[in-house]
Amino acid sequence: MSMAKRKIRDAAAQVDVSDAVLARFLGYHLKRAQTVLMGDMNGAIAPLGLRMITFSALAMVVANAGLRQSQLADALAVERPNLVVILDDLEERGLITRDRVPSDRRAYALRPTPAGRTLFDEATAAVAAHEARMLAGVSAADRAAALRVLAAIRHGAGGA
Amino acid sequence: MSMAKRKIRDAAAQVDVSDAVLARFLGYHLKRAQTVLMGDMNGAIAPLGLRMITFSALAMVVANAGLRQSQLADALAVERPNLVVILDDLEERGLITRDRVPSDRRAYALRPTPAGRTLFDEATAAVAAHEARMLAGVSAADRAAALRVLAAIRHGAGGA
DNA sequence: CAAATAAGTTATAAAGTATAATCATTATAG
DNA sequence: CTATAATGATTATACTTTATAACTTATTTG
Repeated sequence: MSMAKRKIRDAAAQVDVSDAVLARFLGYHLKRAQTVLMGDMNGAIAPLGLRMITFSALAMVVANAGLRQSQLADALAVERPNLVVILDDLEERGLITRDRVPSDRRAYALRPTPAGRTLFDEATAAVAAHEARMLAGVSAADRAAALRVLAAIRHGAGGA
Repeated sequence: MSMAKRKIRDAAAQVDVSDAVLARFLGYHLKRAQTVLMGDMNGAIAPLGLRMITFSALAMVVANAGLRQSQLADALAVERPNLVVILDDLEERGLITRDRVPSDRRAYALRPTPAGRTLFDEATAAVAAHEARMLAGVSAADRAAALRVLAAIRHGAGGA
């Protein structure tokens, strides 16, 4: 069987596939982009021993020193029990401390260590560089518009 | 203890929390928006017995009748083994059929049933209505810009 | 024709996310 | 003031999603 004939037969046997039926939905693009970005970003900070969720937690502790676990869980939309293991990791690696709050001895105040601040700086640079690479071909105006749209989705779910 | 005093003490005990440190990253907004949209969307089509992934699979079969499982898995970026159970569900409910391909008897050609097409129409309307609600306050220009950004992320990951 | 490859499946594991129950402590109602 | 309710953190656990390995059957290739 000739190469030409084989190609024709293969073409007949396999339908051309398009995701146009889904591409009309922003939610579809959102999910696909999120998967790609998250995977790629995790790769970018893996050398620092971080994942996106651990980086987020560390960043929030650096920027909001003294906050409590429940506040952090709320801010990141992570269930409290799941945050515990994330903070265990950061604490064991000497990046943050859990300090008992004198005025409420149930609570822990989370604070970064010097090592935590240093790693945060490195990771922030890595994440920023990675995003810059991913958005290289995108105009600042489009980037700003995308931010507005994402914020609207995040805050307006089920609204009106 | 007076109300005023209590508030002062509480304010001292609990730090104000802001996620500004993360808000500079588009990836953060992307993840938050995706979580919200996905959850809300799943709620919108749950009455039809669908989730986003099963709706996506059904839609692709309707729009690309005759495609094979491996093509569908590639198109949706789902691992082949995971697609099997999704299609099992759709097939058992009489929404699609798996037809042996005569020219390649390893493969199945996926086709929608009339019931599948009907459910697809209903679900598409529900999803479209839901997205319209979520994006009510967003201009068409912003929506288009967001689409461009998401497409760039999806296709340009790690690129140059 | 034998060996390598591909389609689909099964089984399983790893990761992410959610729920219930518990302990210690603080706040509130009577 | 004390009994009760509520909160912060934790443990244990379950559920969902996603990924990997191995297998069967069929096709392709050397």
